[in-house]
Amino acid sequence: MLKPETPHRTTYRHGDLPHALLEAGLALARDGGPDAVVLREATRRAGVAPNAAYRHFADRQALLQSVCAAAQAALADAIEDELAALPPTRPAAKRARARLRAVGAGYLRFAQAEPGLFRTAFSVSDDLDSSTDPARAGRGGRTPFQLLADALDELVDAGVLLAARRPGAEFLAWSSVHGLGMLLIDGPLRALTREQRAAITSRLLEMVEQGL
Amino acid sequence: MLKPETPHRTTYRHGDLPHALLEAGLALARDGGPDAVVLREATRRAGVAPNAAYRHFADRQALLQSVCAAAQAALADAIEDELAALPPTRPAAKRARARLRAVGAGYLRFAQAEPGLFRTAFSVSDDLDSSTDPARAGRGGRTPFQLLADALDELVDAGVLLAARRPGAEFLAWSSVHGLGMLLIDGPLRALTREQRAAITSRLLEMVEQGL
DNA sequence: TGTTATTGTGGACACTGTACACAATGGAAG
DNA sequence: CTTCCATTGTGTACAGTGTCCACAATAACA
Repeated sequence: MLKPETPHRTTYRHGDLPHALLEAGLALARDGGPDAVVLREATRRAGVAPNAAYRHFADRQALLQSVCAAAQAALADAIEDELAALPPTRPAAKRARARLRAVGAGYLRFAQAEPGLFRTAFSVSDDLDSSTDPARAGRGGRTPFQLLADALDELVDAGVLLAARRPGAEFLAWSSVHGLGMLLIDGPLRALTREQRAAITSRLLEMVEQGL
Repeated sequence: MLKPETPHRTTYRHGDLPHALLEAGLALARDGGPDAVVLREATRRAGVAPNAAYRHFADRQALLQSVCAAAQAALADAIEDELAALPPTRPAAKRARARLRAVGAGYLRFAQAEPGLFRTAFSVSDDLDSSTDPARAGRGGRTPFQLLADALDELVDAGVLLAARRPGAEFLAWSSVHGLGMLLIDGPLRALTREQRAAITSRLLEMVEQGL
């Protein structure tokens, strides 16, 4: 019995092939990054002929784009988790600062916990519109970029950040945190111990907070 | 005449195939990024059979690694150019600050002028050792990372940066600048005008300087 | 001059993305 | 309930890729 083993279906129709392909693509991205998102392997895992994918995705790039959006949603979830775990804090200023830090910390935690998904999330060139695409939003309905923007708005409301310095601030913060993520997962900082990572993460977030 | 046109050689030996392959790989990376560095196309451009490459590179990954090193060297050159263009400045503190800015500015200028090479330069996962690999050094014999480290050392010498804050500072600075580079070349900031880019670059470098 | 290590060639295989024609099916129209 | 058709999955095919193997041409050395 060298036939396709378990994932054999009895009906001609698959039922929910788009979803199955997306899920398979996500699994491939999880260990292997964007390059590992391969059409034929995804269809194989879905128990379907290679060309079946073309009924639901224009081409490999289209599948990758969906996987990318799902990865961004997962990142948003990670950030929301970090925010939710925050203890209630009294002075609004302190609270706003803690929330900004949490966004950065959640971002970096996700990068290290799911490097494959993380790299996939930023593998397709996107423009300003796509950073607010609902497909990239997490449970709370906000994309990673929007969560960051929210945190910065709170900083302004709390009087910590000058309103004049608010425009564009998300790009400064994002740059720093994203850059560190890259260094940590496949740059020269890969070999650091957990403590060293935590230390440098903390310093970077401090730098951002101070330098905004 | 549908034969291979011009790049036909008369001798059996090529002469300097490793170099020719590297050069072809660099051209491919320049427009197309790391994924465009394709063995067969490189050999085609060198006017040689596909398998000839295996006499000089273990596999595609090995060629890509060489291309990556060359791209880092080009980045180092760009940074050195920026440093060389700096007017002589009197107070050592001011001078050191200007030089750190120049490192960041050269980095970002290169990212935008040669996005393909830039992405290729950071496409292979590297560890701490490889960031000082002489193959990645520019004309002055220093890698991009070393040029950054030098600038930070000058800041300490000039009394601008506390020696206690020096260790690890290159990672903070690099994170921010590299992250912005990614945003500018295939992130949401791609569509910005030249002025907007300059403005955000300036703000980011300011943030780094202040927050180190 | 003859031997040998180096370098390039030719053919082959397994994989990929993708196009085209075809088959099975489920749901709507009669 | 039957008929028809748009939707969805299949089969075959082609070009392109990385890589392996056996072989051929050559340069350098004995």
